[in-house]
Amino acid sequence: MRITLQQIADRAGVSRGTVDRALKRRGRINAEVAENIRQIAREMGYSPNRAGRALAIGRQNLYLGVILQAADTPFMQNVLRGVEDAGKEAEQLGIRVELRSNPDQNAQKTCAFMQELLTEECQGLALIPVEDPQISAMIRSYHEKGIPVITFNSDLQDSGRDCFIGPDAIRSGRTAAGLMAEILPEGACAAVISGYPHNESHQNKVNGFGGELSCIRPDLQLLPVYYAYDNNIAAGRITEELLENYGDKPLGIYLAAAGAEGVCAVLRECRQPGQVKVVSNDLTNANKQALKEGYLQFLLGQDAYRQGYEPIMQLVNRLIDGTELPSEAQYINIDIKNRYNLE
Amino acid sequence: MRITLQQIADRAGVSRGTVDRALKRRGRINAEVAENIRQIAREMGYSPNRAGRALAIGRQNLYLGVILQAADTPFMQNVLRGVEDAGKEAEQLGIRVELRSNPDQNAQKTCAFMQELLTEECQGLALIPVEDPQISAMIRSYHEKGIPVITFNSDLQDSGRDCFIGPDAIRSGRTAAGLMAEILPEGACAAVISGYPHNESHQNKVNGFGGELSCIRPDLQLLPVYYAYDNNIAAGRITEELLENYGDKPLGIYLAAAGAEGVCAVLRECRQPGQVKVVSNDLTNANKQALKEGYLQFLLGQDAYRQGYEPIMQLVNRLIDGTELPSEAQYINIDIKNRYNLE
DNA sequence: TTGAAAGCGCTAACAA
DNA sequence: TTGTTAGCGCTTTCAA
Repeated sequence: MRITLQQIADRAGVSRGTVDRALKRRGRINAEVAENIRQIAREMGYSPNRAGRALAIGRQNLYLGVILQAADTPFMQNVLRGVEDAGKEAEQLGIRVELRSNPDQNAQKTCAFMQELLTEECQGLALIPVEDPQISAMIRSYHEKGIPVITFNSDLQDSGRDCFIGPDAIRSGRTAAGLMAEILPEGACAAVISGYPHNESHQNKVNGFGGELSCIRPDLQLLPVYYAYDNNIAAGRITEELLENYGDKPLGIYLAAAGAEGVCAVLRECRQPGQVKVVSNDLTNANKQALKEGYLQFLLGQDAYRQGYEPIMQLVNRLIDGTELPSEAQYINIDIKNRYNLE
Repeated sequence: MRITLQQIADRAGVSRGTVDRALKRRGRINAEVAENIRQIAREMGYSPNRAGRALAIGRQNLYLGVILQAADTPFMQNVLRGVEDAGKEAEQLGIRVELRSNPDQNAQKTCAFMQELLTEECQGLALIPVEDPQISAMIRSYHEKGIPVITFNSDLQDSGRDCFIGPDAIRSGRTAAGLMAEILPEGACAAVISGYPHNESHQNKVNGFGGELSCIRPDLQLLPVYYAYDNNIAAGRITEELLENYGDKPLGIYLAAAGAEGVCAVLRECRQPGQVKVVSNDLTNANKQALKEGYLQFLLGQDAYRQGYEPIMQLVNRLIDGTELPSEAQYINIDIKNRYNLE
């Protein structure tokens, strides 16, 4: 049988309550006695029973808040699935999960949600932030109250959040560059279609891609960056332009943001699969289809499910095991998919 | 607050014990009453509290058995890490995990372990099998006693195991073919270095690779399969031979089994990184190093950690939640790694 | 066939 | 500063 608090108490000649206080460092305890108890616990190899703890703290009616942005994109749907699964696990342990979704990425509304959860005294918050000083200020209020905040999917610098869980955009761009470098022939052109010029994540991918590619394949002609504003039609137009201007050479296109569908629509019209090499982000159904048909060579996934699942579970574990959250960013693995290892 | 057994009992006008019997279908209960209780539970949206259950069943001193083979390879070390982490989680819930490792893949010893765990009445077994009728017979004895058996890493057909968790070798070979097809130029030679001719997993990879590659790149010259018997020196010799015979053409090498280190040692001597295109299995440190240096283009991982972690956790969940195990094979994702998305 | 009660390991409120 | 106790939700044993 595993070691229990009672066994430690017996050995130390004190009561269970005292052992608990010593181990949890809740003050109000004789320092010497406490140290002795901790020593004994260490010797006996004590590690708390998770079920016991979960059951006991369940009386406090604990709950966690989650705030999502723009949950209607295919990517966010997968994030949502992760959130929901983690939520189910939490509820099975008696921890409620309050989910709020913000369709229009509105900072005001996000703030209102945060205020609401704060006044209801939630025990932790996982949120996809929108870039806004109000949000940062709100995160600081959480921090002052000792309520942990995890940003996920995208980070908010200097907001005082406890940790961030999400993609490493620069690395994602570099990974795409590595793929492009392998598949483009000597002297080819490499184009980048990004989303928004001021989106940090998009920009990081672009920089990661361009920086790495020009370094490892100096023979390629790296074209200036295009912006499609996450719009398929715009991406399609850019593709037409690219084909017109550089269609006589081998061509590679890296999509740092949405728009692959638009690109592939144009390629389907006037090119054979694989003639233009395309590397894109986002494991959407349309993209998977294009990958299977050969109009996309590689897809880079960010494991959307895990991005939703992990933050909740970390808050849950903090609550139950009392472990502290990691203080640094935790980057989700970058998945490379070709048509054979999809799913 | 979540619905509890007591609340259902109150509504149904019976005791907690009766509700439990009705929901768990432990017989000895009036059929009508039972149906009524189940109906109420459904209406109230009851779902059991995991912590409560874990705590209660903890009194039975439950334990699970795990049997590993040849745990000294780098791959198995990662599997082991997964097993250990899952074991820790199990122990935190009061479920003991008994781990046995079989260094020399001996069927006799594996059988002895299985017999031992069986007589000690373990509540579930996860094992990496060795191909042997004795093992299959043992699995059947488990089955008769109602003790679930999960094979992992490699399967044992027709043994009556409850489910298999591991890699899909054919798909792994196809994935490698997809990569090779992208990076080899027109008219190149493609070689395959496998491990053992009679190893099913190796053979599946070879078939997946060859079948797919000849289909999507008929212009390539697919060389006959070489066998290196998981030996780096042999793999190196094969590489020398390949360079000698086909060194004037562009060349690609797919490693379906161990030996990449030997291949890279030869390439380091007489070729520039990337001159010969190499796709290999196994995320060993040596392979990662070669990937970074450019002597390997891609590595295919089988998420060794998950292969160890998942089987244990599924047995744990079965014990705690009483859910049945999936009856089919569960394939672990195939990870494509280039030098940028390692880790 | 059912109810009552003990107990799993832990936390927290209250007493001492 | 410490001990005692009730109770979290569930399973299981023993009585009825």
